[in-house]
Amino acid sequence: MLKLFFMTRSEENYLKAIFHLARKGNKAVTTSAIAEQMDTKPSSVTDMVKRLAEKGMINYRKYQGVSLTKEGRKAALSIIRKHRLWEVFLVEKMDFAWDEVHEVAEQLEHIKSEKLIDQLDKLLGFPRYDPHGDLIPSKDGEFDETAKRLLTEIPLKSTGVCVGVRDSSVPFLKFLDKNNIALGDEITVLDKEEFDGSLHIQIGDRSMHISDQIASNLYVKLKE
Amino acid sequence: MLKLFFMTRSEENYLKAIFHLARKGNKAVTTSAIAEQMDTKPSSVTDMVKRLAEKGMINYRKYQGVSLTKEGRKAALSIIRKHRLWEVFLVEKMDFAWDEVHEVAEQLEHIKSEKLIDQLDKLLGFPRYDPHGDLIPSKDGEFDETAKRLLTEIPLKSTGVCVGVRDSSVPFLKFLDKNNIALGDEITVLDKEEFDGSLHIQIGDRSMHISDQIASNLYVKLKE
DNA sequence: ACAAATTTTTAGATTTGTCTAAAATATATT
DNA sequence: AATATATTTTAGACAAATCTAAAAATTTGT
Ligand SMILES: [Mn+2]
Ligand SMILES: [Mn+2]
Ligand SMILES: [Mn+2]
Ligand SMILES: [Mn+2]
Repeated sequence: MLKLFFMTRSEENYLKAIFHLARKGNKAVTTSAIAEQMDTKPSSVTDMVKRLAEKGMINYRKYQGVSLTKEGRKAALSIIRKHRLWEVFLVEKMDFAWDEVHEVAEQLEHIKSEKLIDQLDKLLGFPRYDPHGDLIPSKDGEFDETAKRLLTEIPLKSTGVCVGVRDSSVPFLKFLDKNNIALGDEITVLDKEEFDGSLHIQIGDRSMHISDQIASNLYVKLKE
Repeated sequence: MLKLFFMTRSEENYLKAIFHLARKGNKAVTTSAIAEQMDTKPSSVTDMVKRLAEKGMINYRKYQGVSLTKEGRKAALSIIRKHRLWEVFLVEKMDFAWDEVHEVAEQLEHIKSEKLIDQLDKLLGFPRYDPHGDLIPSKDGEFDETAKRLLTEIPLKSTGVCVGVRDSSVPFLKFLDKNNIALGDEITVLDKEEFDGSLHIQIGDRSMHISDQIASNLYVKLKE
């Protein structure tokens, strides 16, 4: 039997923080790590993790740190989905710059209305990535960050391993060979030209400039 | 010297309630009236009005009820402006019905971002009325509900006194005469046809059906 | 004008979310 | 293995926002 608890804004923020901390490093998330992430005191964290454990959102054993339960993960992904959809909205519809959206999205992510989020998703054309290139969890909690994606879709400064091509025509493959771009190569996106979407990339020890046409036909998997 | 206090969500809701209560009946707003409006206890109201008085948002004297100060009125209008702009957004951009928007707007009105509201206003084309026909306060706190407005712009079921015409051409005025519509007449909007925007109205003791063309050229002042 | 009824305020308790200081436990060092 | 250090938990306090019950002030009715 599944109980539906109301989650407070604070509880939602803790779940999100725990999710992000658990993503890097597969061990249990420590009290102090949460405290640092939330800019609060370890004693406050202890209080909160007890409440979250009570509600079945996390597994908690004294001195042993915490991990998300199924429901906890689902709740965290739901908040992250809302946060990132709102970020897309702010950039695409409200003329916000990508460095202005986070603070407002931190507020908007707590608005409770399933219909609003569904409509937002639709209005934005069901985007898969937020303005920073981060994957938007799907409505049913799907979240495969390891999936391959186009080089045009990864965040600035991030690095991906080349794992495939979308266009496998002879001219495109010949271009890749001629420019020494091969599967397995590590590519870092250094900068993006607003004007034409072309990318400055670092590939191995050399840097180069490639058109949006090229970048949008290369699949990469994000590193780390 | 003007101090800028942070207003909590609860304080904002109280200010809004006090504003709405003060609008009808020009006496001081009583503790029990606020308690009823906010669905809370009079003792809670007393606690809160002390805080709001402390912050300079209301005038409060024991047993004498409260009234908004300049800053209090400004703060209340700012919340109402946000509420109504979000309601327009939900109906115009998110396919919400006009009876579905209030609950979500109650949440969205507390989002803090001046830029977001400015952009929202722009995206919506600087609307003057919300989906229920209620006036949207302007950014600088202008809010003249007694201003004349077009018959097409007032809420369903509301009554206005006919105070002028937008089109003063001979054919239009002749039409009004022929149909016994005159300045000073009271008109109640009974229903609106979604299809062509035509209105079913009550005028004096008779009811009639007028086209959007007619209605959008008649100015009324809302009664009460 | 005075008693009765109503409204408002106070006093004290509760919940959420936070804090500081001290105690308990776990980890690192010799 | 014992000790020192770091982490975590507990205990107790506090502010915000609410409640109930009782006291105080106002308003109403005769
Ligand atoms: Mn963000
Ligand atoms: Mn983001
Ligand atoms: Mn509303
Ligand atoms: Mn409205």
